[in-house]
Amino acid sequence: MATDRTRTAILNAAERLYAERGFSDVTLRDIVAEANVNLAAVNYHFGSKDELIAELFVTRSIATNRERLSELKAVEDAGGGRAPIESVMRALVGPTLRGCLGPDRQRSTAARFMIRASIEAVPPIRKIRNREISHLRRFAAAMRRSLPGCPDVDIYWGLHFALAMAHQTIRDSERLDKLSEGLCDLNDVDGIINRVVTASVLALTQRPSAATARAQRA
Amino acid sequence: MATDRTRTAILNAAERLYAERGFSDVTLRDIVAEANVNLAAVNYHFGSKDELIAELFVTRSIATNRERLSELKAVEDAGGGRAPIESVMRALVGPTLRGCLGPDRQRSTAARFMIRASIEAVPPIRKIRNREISHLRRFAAAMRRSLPGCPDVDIYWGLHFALAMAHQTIRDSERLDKLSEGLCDLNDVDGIINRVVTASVLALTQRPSAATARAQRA
DNA sequence: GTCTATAGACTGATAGAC
DNA sequence: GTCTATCAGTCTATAGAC
Repeated sequence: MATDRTRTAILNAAERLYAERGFSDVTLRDIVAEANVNLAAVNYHFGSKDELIAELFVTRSIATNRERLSELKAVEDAGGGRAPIESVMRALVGPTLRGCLGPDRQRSTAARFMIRASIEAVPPIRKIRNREISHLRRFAAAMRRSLPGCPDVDIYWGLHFALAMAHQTIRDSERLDKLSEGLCDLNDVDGIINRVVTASVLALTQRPSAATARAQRA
Repeated sequence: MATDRTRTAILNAAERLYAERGFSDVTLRDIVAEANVNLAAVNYHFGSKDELIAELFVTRSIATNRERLSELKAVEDAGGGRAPIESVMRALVGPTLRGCLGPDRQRSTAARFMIRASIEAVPPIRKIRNREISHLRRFAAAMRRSLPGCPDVDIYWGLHFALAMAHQTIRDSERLDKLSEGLCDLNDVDGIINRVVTASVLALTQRPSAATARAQRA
């Protein structure tokens, strides 16, 4: 029992610190100080710093993906196997955005950790991260079902841009807040999700080659 | 003369390594090995690792901003002080995207370094970076001139999303390449710029509140 | 200005007492 | 399982010969 408490304390402290300051700037000593445990406990429970990071990442990765897929399944089932594109994109970016910007503090840390992991591709994470490709492919497939006529290349770019907007909003919310002098409300999670979803869907559905040509000439 | 050569060799090697692997993962020893100079030369010429990073960032920051503003001025002058919104967005994301994904290797390193700097907000950079806000405000002002009726809050979100798409494309081009199995051509810089510009402009101009409400219900 | 050599302070990991 | 003590390795920065 006491062993589990130590293990959990380390995991929580590590996730919080990594999410805030990044992997290379947080030492094991920082973590054990935050967790109020002994330095040797980390290596006893996890073997090494890299294995601790990997365990955090795998756990959170599975949880986030499950949440996304469950939301996707719900909207596709409701539509007889084919959801509106808005709902698909919402299932993609909603869980992460709600987790990072919402009021729910515990999930916030988890999601921030995942964003950090996506930025600092530290070796233990890089290996595991390739699995995410197959996860995203399931969303690409759902998007294809929602937009049967849409070329694959546009599907992938749309997926990429949606994640880009969601992640950057979490990552750099401070700059947007300063730039807009508070005008952009970063506590209004639903509003942000709507903006990201709307922008992604527009880019996906209203991309006549004419618009591209026009932009190019300008 | 020989002193300048050493200085330049350090700057070039540092920028290349930082761009590739990030700040905290690159040591002064890595840099002097790459530059073929002595370890002590770094501290002689720059004082400290942080001052070396700061010098790189300031130099490149000024260059990138100048390039953006020069492109902005050109299109605004051509339109009598008011450019089409496509051209404004192009001036914002074009220089960075061309620099990072284009064939021009030297500028590529510079732009990649700036992306890295925007990710790893290391202390020496964090201080300087607040100046960027005022730079971006000039673009917000130009966007307002292009879209007189557009609410400020939408201007800021549009600016934010455009940078998000541009940066994420540079940062994570590898994943997009794998995900799309090469379908998304990351060497076609003009095509990418068009996609980013088109998506940003659509989000800015075709955001009737009806679309938001529709997406929310779905 | 450029070098060698090294100081001084960190890091992750471990041996061994309890 | 938890601790103290410490190892061996790394880092930045600097003193001093040339």
